[in-house]
Amino acid sequence: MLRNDYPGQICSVAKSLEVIGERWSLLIVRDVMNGNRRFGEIQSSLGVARNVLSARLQHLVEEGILERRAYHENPPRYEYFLTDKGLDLWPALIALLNWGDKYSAGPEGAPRLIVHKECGGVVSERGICESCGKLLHARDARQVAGPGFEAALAGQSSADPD
Amino acid sequence: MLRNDYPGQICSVAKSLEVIGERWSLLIVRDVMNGNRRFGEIQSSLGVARNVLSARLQHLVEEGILERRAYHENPPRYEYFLTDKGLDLWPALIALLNWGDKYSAGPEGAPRLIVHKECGGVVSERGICESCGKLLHARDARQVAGPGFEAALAGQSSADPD
DNA sequence: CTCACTCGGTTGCTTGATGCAACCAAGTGT
DNA sequence: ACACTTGGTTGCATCAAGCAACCGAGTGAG
Repeated sequence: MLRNDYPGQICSVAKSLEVIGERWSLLIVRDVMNGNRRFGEIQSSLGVARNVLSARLQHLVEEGILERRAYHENPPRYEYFLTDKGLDLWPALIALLNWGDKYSAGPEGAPRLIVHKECGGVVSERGICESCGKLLHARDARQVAGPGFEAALAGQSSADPD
Repeated sequence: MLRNDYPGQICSVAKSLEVIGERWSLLIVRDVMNGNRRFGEIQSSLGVARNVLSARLQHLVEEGILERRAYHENPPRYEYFLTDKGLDLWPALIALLNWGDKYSAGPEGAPRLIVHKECGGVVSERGICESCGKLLHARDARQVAGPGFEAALAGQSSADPD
């Protein structure tokens, strides 16, 4: 079997990528962070193939990043929640979000903003609140549509996000 | 052709992953950041297949993350350097490094440390120097072996990093 | 002056991962 | 009774990655 690991790498970046570096994994984590907890929600939000999503969810649960909880007994229906390990991926997501905003966003600005729940300030690079200056964590913030959202929507054909 | 993109995603995280989310891409960036600039150096350091490395380097150059410069004219020999766009991936690498350190490192500690060039302090989460408290960027820091380096080395079979 | 070696790739082949669509099982709604 | 929903699984086709061989232009050793 061809592994998704990076043998011979003595580096925590490589270790991280072995766990969440596969295609879709990080976007699934982001989706769950944004409140999409069910298989169908995640699937339609991401457009990922169902068998792949199934494999990724299972893998993320095994790795202790997600936790699967039944919200209905019979037939079994599940929701996926982030563990602390999963929530700790927030800084990495913020870093990628910032980089994408800086280099891939249109002139209108970022399609999505992260705001500090407590003070409403925009969360900037490194997950620091621009308004109150606090160093934030996953639970301190939430995502909202940004100034470039409409433009990004218009720029897509046959896209149906959310 | 099967793209490496995430169609329909109005999100800068997805945009970033379209650019640097492919297997090996981020590790190549990290390698160049650590001073491995030549094809052969990167190839032997990472153990990536040569055709894949070739494709990734070309892609990273096209995306403006790396810059290819000739260091010898005839026969042409090249080195790869990070552009500002590439250097701006540093916070994302730091975030992944920290996450890996926290959840994948052995009891001995992190295999690699990032230290602030100026004051020698260890760079912690979010790229902040533990010693002087400054918010750092790629050029302010360098990588050194950490306390868990030997243990991680011993834990690998036939690994030959660096 | 020739032969081996280096460097930075490219080419061909094989195998693994991904996408797509169909199917399934146990409810629920009409 | 029949379609629909949910959370998947299975089969098949295609794409990407790994491996090894090859290549072209120098360079160094004898």
